[in-house]
Amino acid sequence: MLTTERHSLILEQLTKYKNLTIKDIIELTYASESTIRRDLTELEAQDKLVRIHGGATLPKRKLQEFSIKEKSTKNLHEKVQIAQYAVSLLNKGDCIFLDAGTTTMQMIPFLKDKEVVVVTNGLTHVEALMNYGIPTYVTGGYIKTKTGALIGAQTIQSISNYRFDKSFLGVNGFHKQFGYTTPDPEEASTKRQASAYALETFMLADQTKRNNVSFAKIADISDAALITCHLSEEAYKIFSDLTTVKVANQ
Amino acid sequence: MLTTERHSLILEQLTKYKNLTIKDIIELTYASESTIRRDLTELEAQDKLVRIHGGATLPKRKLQEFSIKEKSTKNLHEKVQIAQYAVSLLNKGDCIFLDAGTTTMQMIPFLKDKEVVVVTNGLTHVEALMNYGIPTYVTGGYIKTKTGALIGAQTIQSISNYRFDKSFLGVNGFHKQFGYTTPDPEEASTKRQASAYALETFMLADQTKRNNVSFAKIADISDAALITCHLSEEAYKIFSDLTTVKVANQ
DNA sequence: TCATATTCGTTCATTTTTGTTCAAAATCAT
DNA sequence: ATGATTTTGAACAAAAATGAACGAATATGA
Repeated sequence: MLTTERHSLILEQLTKYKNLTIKDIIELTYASESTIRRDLTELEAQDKLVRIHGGATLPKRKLQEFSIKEKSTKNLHEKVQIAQYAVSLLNKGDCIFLDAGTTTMQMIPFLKDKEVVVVTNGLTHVEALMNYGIPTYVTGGYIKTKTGALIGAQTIQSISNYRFDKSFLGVNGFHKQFGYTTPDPEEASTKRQASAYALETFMLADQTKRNNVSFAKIADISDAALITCHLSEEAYKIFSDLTTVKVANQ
Repeated sequence: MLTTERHSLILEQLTKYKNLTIKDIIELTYASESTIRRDLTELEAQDKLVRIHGGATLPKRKLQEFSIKEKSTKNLHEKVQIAQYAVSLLNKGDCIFLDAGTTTMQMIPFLKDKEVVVVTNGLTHVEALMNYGIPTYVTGGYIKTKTGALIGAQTIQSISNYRFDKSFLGVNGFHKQFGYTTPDPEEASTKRQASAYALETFMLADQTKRNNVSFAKIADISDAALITCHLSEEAYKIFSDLTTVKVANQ
């Protein structure tokens, strides 16, 4: 069977059943597991499907993308720990900036008793904040449909209208030399601005982000405090030389 | 069974029965208790459900509640007519402001083919606009929890960063002498600003709003075009002396 | 209030899935 | 046919998901 035949067969069955296991596909094509894996990798690169643990599924189009947050909540437990620790740093009456993203999202349930005022650029956060009855301001801006984050010049301008006691930002990587980074330059600018208008900035990152370097730089390590999890003693030494490092639940 | 399959199965059943016990889910999925617990934890982190002792239930979604309320709203048919008529006034490529509120909400389904860019201060509108794939900007501001509308100084400032071809505003009353009015002065200011930054302004109001006078004045009748429904000939004469009046579907 | 029964979160071992490497087979160009 | 390139399948270590066990927390009913 030709490679392209396999590919179209996979996609055909996928549109029919919405998701397939690797085993399904093996039975379907009589190819080996390795080959199927390669197929899936390739088809995913072409945006024709999305790989999931155990198989593949159809990519989410416009619909639902936003309301159903498809971000698989990986390292959830760590994120919750980090979030909880971050909240413990708050004082009554603080005005804070809450960045869009899954880690900062986990802070919201703990905010209830803190009597803070929140400014956020995450549309996904808005609903949760409302449900907890937390006074909330939204930055303006263009909606990035993939993540429900507000970005662009308007967002940056909006932020400049506030002053924050503390900013809590999510990052995609932190690295001794290359600093805090994130894939989207637009988001990086937004984060930078939120940091500039805050007395203190906290970068939230689980351990998988260590030594990651993404495309767009947000700031140097020394420009913000780092809140993370499970840092080796060696790594702790490296980063705490440069900035305040808080390790949530050791 | 794939993890995502289980997840969507759980959510599907949950929307059907409003709440489920862990046992229900085990019978449904043939997975172990541990696995189900993990699923629930993850789905809760994504705000898709709320865990309760013994199972899970649907989260209370304020924004969604608003949307549902809007659907069961009064004079829906009139509002749809008015909205549809309003959309018919649009040209390809127009940049428009869409005010928060039930009547303007009805415009969204018809916008799909118009290739417009939308700026809105209604959080309830955002999800709908995204679902229809319409490029959307959100104004900044404070969230009025009752209605999901953005208001306040930041909203007004946000609006000044745009220029609209057309603004579509909802009003609570229109009156020959007292003009267009709405109960909340903050919202009135927002509407006034949206009108000021638009080449043309359209006030959308069903017939029950005629001769209503609310607390806060938005503008004089002559300051904006009026789109309404079922106007008596006498009333039509009165208002069309002052401004452009469009009667949707007579 | 207390005792009992569920349910919950956590930990750990097991199973499954994944990415990578490497050699064999197939395909291609000359 | 020969050598070069690509595709394939197998092996294996790393990562992720799963299920069972168990003490802690919570609900239930007397």
